[in-house]
Amino acid sequence: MDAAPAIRVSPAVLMSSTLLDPLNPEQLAAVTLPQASALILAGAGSGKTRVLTTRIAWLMATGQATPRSVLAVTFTNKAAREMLLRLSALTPLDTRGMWVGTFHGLCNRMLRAHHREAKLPPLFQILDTQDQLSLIKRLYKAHGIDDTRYPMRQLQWFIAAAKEEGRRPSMVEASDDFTRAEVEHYALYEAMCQREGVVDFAELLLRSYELLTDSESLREHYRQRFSHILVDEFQDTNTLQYRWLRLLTGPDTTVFAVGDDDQSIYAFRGAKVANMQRFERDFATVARPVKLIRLERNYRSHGHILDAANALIRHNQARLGKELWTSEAKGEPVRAFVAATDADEADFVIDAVRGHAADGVPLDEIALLYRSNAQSRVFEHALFSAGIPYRVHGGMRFFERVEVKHALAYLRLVAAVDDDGAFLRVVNFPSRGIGARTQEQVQQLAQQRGTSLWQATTSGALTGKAGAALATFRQLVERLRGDTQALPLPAAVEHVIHASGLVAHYAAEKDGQDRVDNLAELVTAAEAFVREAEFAPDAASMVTPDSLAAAPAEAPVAALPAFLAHAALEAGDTQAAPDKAALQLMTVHAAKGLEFHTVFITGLEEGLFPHENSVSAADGLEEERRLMYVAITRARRRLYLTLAQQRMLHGQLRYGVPSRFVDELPPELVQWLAPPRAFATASGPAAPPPLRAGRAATQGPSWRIGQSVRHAKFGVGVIIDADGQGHDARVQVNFRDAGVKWLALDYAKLEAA
DNA sequence: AAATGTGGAATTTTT
DNA sequence: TTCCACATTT
Repeated sequence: MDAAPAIRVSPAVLMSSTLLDPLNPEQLAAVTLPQASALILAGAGSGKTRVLTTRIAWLMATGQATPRSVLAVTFTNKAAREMLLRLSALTPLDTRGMWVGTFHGLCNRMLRAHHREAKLPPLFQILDTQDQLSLIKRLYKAHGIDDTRYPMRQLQWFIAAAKEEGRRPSMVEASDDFTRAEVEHYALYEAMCQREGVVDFAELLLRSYELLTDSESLREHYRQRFSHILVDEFQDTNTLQYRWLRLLTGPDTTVFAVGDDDQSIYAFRGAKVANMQRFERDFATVARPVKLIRLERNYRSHGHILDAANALIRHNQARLGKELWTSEAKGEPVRAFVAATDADEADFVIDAVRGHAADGVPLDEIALLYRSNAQSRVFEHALFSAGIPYRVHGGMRFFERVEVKHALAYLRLVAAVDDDGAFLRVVNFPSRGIGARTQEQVQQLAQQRGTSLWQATTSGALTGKAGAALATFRQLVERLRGDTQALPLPAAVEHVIHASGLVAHYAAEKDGQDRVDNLAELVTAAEAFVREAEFAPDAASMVTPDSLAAAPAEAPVAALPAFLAHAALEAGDTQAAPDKAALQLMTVHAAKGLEFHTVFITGLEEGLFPHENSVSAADGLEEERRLMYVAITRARRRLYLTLAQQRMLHGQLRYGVPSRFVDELPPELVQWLAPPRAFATASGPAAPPPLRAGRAATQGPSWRIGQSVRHAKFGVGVIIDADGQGHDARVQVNFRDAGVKWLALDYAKLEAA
């Protein structure tokens, strides 16, 4: 216990030590805070990872903590790896024994160690979102649930939302029939997961939370052990994660939470910024109030970029308050461009990228950001034609690919034959004559007898051709199991992808080479996993935290389940690292945490960014504005804002209004490369054709699609569609603030704007 | 069991 | 438009 730690190194020595030297006064204050919980408001580019890691190193250097007593939690595996990496450079101490990981990873670890108390089988499997959906699909089939009345995705969302609020089915309040039905489905889902010994992502957290709630001894054990808890990206914690942290916090625990309320962009996934406000209250003790430190000095961007970011975010009401500053030069102005069409927007960006690349900015230091994935298409098309290498982030990740999923399913069966999800995935892949009919018979049999699908096939109740085919499959799995028993993990994976017939299957397919490559890559991933496990058994190991001696690499039986958990918890990167520098394309969400020399924020039109679905949602607009804030603060030196007057959206031509976020920037910071709001000009190259003669021409001015108009109540907007003739003539207007409305020209007093 | 057709939906997504 | 899931063919 570290209740009254002895400080072994004098502050004077520390001040001059290399550990604290690179810190500014606020960072230093944060790193060297005395025993008390603290909330560090760390702005974008303010060195929060440095503070977090140096804090841990300092705690250990001063004897206030040992590796064993530190728990550091992040949201992404990447962040956890980064922290561990930087930590090993800062401290001579062995970082093993330290718990550093994602919420999910740490909960998984805790549940593996105490699976009995958590009422889970020792080899419980983790379902990713895909697996979860296919389980729900089976659930619907088994119980005859109508998926048109109760869309599966909606149930998936419902379950995750309930669990993230810490609610089991019995705890969900249902005031209407629909919700009552969903709760019922939730209960059935839970029973099914429990029967099959699988847990979804949210379940990892909830189980771990309940474990700590129910077992006083375990709670006390972990409270005593972890005297220092550090949390990264605190603004992204959800209700359950917050409560989990509170449970782990005993009277002698100090929590060091680092976050930025202005960068909270995951409320739609259950993240609660309010946790930051609550923190001050909930984590204070009588003796030690929560310390609050702001890190506002930015080391990333030039002045104009920060000025733009500050000005934008000031439009938000719900803030803890913070203003970034830098000692760097003001730099270039923010450049803005209005393109006629989405294709023109792409051309503009490509021209600029070419120019900057020629000036020596590396391509991978240039990012093209957009609000939604669909927007990448136009850019990809243009970049392809222009021959500029690019990389799109997002989309299918390594462990999510079908071929990898299939291989993992075989491995899951090798680890535990009763895994129904894995069974169904590969029982007939590659096809071996076990069709839908046979599979249904097996499922029926399993349901009747209350067994797993695998058990059902061993009953011998299925005879004839179907029975024989099933027997072949069983033998295959049993053989895989026997063959791999004594093999090290990578060799076992190698064996399974071949002996299962997967490699042969894809090799015979005409476009299967990529898939064969990915299967080979899975072997590489297993090798990397084993290496990592040897290097830092703590990070990957699934054995009990206090008996780490058994290195998974040397024990294949233990390595496989660990690898499977790893595959579920770490979905892997989108693509292998490109061998040459490439322009970076991604959503703004995906850009969080990254930085680039030059950033293009594209599609800055009302309805796109801010997204139309967000404008009506409670606090939706503020979240969109934070998203824009995140986008702006990605840029170090150069920032472009672009938009298109018209673009194809859902196969239809849409006319956009410039995003309010552009207007919210101080005009003096923005240099327009084309006239701002050129939307009203009748002669521009993008001016759409006038409406058909006689349509609305008799009613005062002649209206055109694409024309800017003003309405007494709704404000300014752009005509995006028209309909009817004479006194029935109506126009559809996309108002900047009021959204899309149909207006009868006879009644609505529109004027050109 | 693959190939082709059809209807509906179409933010963001660290785990 | 384009992607997807599902249903119908071949």
